Amino acid sequence: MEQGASPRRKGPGVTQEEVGRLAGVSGKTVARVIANDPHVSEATREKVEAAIRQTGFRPNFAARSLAAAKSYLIAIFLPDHSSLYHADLFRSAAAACAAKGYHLLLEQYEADSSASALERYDISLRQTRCDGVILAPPLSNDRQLIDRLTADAMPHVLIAPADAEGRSPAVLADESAGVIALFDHLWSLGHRTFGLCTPPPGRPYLHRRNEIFLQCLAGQGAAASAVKLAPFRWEGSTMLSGRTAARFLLDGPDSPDAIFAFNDEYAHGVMIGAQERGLPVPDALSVAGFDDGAAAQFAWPPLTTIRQPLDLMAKKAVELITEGGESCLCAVELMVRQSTGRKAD
Amino acid sequence: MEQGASPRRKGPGVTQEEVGRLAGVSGKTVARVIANDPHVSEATREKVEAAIRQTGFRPNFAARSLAAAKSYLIAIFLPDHSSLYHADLFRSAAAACAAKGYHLLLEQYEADSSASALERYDISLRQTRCDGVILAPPLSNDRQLIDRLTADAMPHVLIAPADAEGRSPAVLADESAGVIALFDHLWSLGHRTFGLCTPPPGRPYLHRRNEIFLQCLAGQGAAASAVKLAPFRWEGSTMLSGRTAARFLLDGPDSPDAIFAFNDEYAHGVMIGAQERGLPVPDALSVAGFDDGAAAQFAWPPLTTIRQPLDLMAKKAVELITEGGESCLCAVELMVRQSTGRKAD
DNA sequence: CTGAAAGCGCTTACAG
DNA sequence: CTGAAAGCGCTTACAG
Repeated sequence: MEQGASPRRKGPGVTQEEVGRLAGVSGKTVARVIANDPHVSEATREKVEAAIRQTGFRPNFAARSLAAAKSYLIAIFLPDHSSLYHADLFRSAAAACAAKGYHLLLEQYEADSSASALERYDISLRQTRCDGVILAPPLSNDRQLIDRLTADAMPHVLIAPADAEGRSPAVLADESAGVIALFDHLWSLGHRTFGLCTPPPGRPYLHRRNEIFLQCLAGQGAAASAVKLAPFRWEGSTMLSGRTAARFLLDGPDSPDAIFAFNDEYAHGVMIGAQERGLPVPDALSVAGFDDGAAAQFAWPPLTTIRQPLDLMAKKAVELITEGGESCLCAVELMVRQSTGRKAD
Repeated sequence: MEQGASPRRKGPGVTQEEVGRLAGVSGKTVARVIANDPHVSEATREKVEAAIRQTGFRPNFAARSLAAAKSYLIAIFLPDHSSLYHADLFRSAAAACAAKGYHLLLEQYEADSSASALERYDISLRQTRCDGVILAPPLSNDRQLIDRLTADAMPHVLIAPADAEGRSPAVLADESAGVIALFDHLWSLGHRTFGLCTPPPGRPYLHRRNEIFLQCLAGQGAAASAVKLAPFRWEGSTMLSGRTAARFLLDGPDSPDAIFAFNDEYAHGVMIGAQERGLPVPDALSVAGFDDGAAAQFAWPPLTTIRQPLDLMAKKAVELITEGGESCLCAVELMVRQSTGRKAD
């Protein structure tokens, strides 16, 4: 016989107030228990916790967001071209979010359309008032989007931007160290002539990998003829483009001892191209990639590459948003597998 | 000189009320314009729209969720093992969500721990009161989790469950038709002996693919000796396990004409195993997979497989949650590529 | 250590 | 066609 019952439909959930009533305290005290506020007596805490267990109470996310002006939501953009690099990143970011009571929002955009991510932000993401946005490559180099987020006072973190000059906090992998380690590895195996691949346009962070490799080569006093560069030609997929690059590099008398591809998918294509030419990897040719993404696992033989600690980087990115802090640099690791070997005599 | 200004911090956003004031109407009218309510005069609508543009107003997500008891959030679980199958699904689901004004929430769980997804739901997802949950394989077969969602009155959709007997709405791919198409393709190429691979335990939907293949074979009146079955042995990755299966199948005098692997990653491993044995694909052996996932693109030669329309399926799943409706069956497509060929004489 | 009040910015009925 | 009132379930100050 409830009088004055609310005319509004009540959701299935229990409220703070109801839990409090059950425990003989106010709703506010329930909130304090949940927030782990130390200013609660042990006896009260136990009563409240029992009531929470009994009712299965979970605070209402929307109400909390509204009152606290905090969404507990972190967004990340997903390009429409599948990429295991991104899938790995999401997995780690989602885990890091969960550990901090946040949730990860996925926003899809068209990688081919330069305005798409910005548009998605304006139309869709902005109104969520999420607490931050994580930008993975290639978006972490999208000046327009970054400026927009900055103007909107929307916290954001850049994963592996090509240059960390900007004032946006960034999580970087020590790519230089990675390329150097890879070069040293190849050099120590006796290789003296190298093939490099031109990355797609608009990917400065990939170009940088090549530049560092060339600096290493120069550091050894190698002649310019020690390196052969394949032009970029898009064949419909990264792998097929790598295959074409390999054909270019392996044709002619100046075929190199080893090929360094700027990422794993490209390296995979390079290996296929080499094997089609009848060159077994690594016996006739060493091939190395970069990222240690899924392509490194799919490739055969297993690919020597540089492991980016994506799980750590995603975790760091989430932390930078939830707790603030400085940009940071994460160590990479050389993964020596079977695609590189000693130069045949 | 605002008197009685709110003591509470105001977010950076503009409110409905403020937009209304600018347009000379009430906040409620602004809401009506945004909801595309037809009961608004054209003149008012234009004034309001101008004010919205001018202020860059976006409704506050949390306030909307709280008032409407609707979160505009759809959740999907992500296993901690990277899988392009899932990455593809998310991409499509996120796009479908965006098209309907919803957002996609990613919840990571540990695929190896049977309780992990349930736990993630209880601890984290439940309080978001999202409007629905999408369960992809293998979770779409997790009876415990499904029962829990049902008990919680949490709307959910199963993607490709092994059996669609339950009362949960499901989006199915017509896998039987796919296996049949694949069998017919191999049979028409002249292959008469076949290798099959035992899927990992606890994946009834993968076992079913083999069963249907065997039924096709029986339908042709083939003898039991026409098929050789590799046992399941986990080698640390799907691909390596497939490679081991291939070795088993190709050793001995009863080596088959063609191998049907229950999914693409396995098929990729099978091709590697075959090529290592000196058997060129497809000249000496035809190999076919299932899913047309990323592994099909990484494989070499390009893999003949069955394409599951994941984009359509994800879209359907989102629709079932936002608009309700019946379970549905999506057509699959045979993708003939270079891993299958006519039986050598 | 605990509670009553006010408010977050919307939506849902209900009036006019 | 448009508006004023009440309420969604929390949190934030402020009292006690």
